[in-house]
Amino acid sequence: MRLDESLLTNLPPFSKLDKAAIADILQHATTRRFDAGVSVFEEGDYADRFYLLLDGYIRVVRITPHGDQVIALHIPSGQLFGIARALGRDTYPATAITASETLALSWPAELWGEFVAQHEGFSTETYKVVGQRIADMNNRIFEMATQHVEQRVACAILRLINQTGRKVDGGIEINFAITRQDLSEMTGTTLHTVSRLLSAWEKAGIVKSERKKVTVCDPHKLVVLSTGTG
DNA sequence: ACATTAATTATGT
DNA sequence: ACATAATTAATGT
Repeated sequence: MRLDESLLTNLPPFSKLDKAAIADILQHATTRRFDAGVSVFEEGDYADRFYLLLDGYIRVVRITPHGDQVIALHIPSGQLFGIARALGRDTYPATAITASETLALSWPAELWGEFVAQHEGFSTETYKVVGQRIADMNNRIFEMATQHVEQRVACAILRLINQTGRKVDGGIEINFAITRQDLSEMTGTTLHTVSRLLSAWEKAGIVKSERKKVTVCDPHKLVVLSTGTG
């Protein structure tokens, strides 16, 4: 599959590189398309490749010994993922599931060292992305320990519309199919509680919730809920 | 303040 | 028609 290098020049990891460097990087890349809801790699797999998400969304997931899923975070397009090498690992620390139809580039893990050594933008972007995700997960740990369910769900939805939101008439909608179950797995609650919360918020005019779809009409009120007002 | 259980209804292929 | 998703009420910790 042939790829236009102009597709990459505006993406953060490549924005500081010249055409020759990009062409070189592209030569070693593999392009792959994934359907929604399939796994790109699984926790514990040998990390033989690293990825750049061109289009779509990736859901980073871990499975408990009882078989329950916990959604750690979502990755928007333009970001690197599966970068176990950057964390000093040779296996993936979590499972990556596509949250929508997805297009991704990937390279053999052996090239990781070369990339970060030779391309300034590549390494700084890596630090940035890794830092963001640590902060993200850090916040989640704090929320889990201190906030109530309603506040956690509000936070989760706010994060989703910030990172993966799309403006539509009447609000901002989450740009991929998301179920009550998904939201419960992100917030450590049940789909029933999420359903009740969304119903209540819909009556209050804060959100509009349909099947596999959530639109935020009044972000400000959600922020108020997320910080706790009772 | 939440989970669990269970019954019921809606929605997409 | 069938499976999956969502709602709702009742009951439990």
